[in-house]
Amino acid sequence: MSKPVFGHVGAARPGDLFASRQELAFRGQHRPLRSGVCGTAALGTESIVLADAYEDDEIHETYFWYAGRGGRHPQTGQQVANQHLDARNLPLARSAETGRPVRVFRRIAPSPADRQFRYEGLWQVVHCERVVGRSGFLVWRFRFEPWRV
DNA sequence: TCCATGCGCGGCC
DNA sequence: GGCCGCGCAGTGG
Repeated sequence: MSKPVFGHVGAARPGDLFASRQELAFRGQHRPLRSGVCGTAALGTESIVLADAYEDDEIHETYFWYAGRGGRHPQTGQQVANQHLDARNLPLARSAETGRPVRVFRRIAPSPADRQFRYEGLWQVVHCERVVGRSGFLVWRFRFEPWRV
């Protein structure tokens, strides 16, 4: 892949649906097949996926908290260790500094056993903090608000 | 239940 | 800069 894209990719707009992570990757919307964050420590985050996978996420209408990576049990997904502001969480922290728009996709379930990914449009990271999470471990979380030009 | 696959990063030349 | 190897991962067949 060549240069990163901050903002809409192609004609995709909020509300657009994608069938799978593979399709998101193929369309260049969110390239990693499994990782929830696409970005670099230097430039910040291009896109993220909300998938109800992290217990310390907090979703609201006009803002949401996106939990950092790491410290999870591979099977259960529960936090079993502290998170650190290491290379894998730096892209999100960097976005808080740059204010660049982040593409947000959310995993939804139209019907049981079915799953899709909906484009939630452009958001920006306005704040990051380290808190004690549900399971009692230190986790990082990043506050997203709608992107304003 | 198993395991592929893409990516960022660091080491090396 | 370019190449390579490593470890990780908000999947999914």
